[in-house]
Amino acid sequence: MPPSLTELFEKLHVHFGPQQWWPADSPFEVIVGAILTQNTNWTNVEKAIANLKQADALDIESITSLPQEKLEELIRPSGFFRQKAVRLKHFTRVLIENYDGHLDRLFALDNDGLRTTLLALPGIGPETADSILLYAADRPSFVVDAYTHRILERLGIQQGKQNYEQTRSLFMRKLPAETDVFNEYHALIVQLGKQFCRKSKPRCSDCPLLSCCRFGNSTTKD
DNA sequence: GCCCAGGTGGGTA
DNA sequence: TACCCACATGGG
Repeated sequence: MPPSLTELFEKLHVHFGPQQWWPADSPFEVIVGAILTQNTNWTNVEKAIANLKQADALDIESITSLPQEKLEELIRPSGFFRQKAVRLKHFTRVLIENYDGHLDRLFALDNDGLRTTLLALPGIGPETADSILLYAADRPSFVVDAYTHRILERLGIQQGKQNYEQTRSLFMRKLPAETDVFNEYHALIVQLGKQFCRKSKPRCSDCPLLSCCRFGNSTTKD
């Protein structure tokens, strides 16, 4: 029997402890990080964020006024730097043109309105939108990522491929709609994924879910 | 050298 | 709707 989503949360929480996400100094930094981390290792994103901070450019006005090439240079370590520079600039331009340059005015929208607005922006897909909702705007919107799909399938909680909205709605239905729970849960899934649920070469021998993970039970242990 | 990482969007059948 | 591909750097 696969664990319930509540049991899974408890196991992860006991094993890894509080995660205290998102690692950022401001809601705007969360948004920048959410865009830069698309299909990219977080350590690469940290280099890009450090570059932006060192250039005193981690704010709405700077990203808007910075020449495209200069912004690309600063965020280069995060990969896909050309399209990410376009995405960052588009976001800040919309913020200035439609919300007077104030995140608070964007965040004045209700949950559905904010999600719809974010999803309409180029380069903001469901995971990035939900990350912004949850970790920048403090809304109870569950974030699904590649680790979430992989872990649910390996645990037998889901069979076959589910799309983003199906998986998100599973968590939204089964869990209390509390920001703190969603916040910790996604962070714990990433922690588990990084350590024990890589796409290949799984290191399952020390996995805290070994007893309930089909993959762990049927795979060589390093 | 090869694989992969806290995705997204455009094209094709 | 369901795949396939481009986008790019840096670590293991």
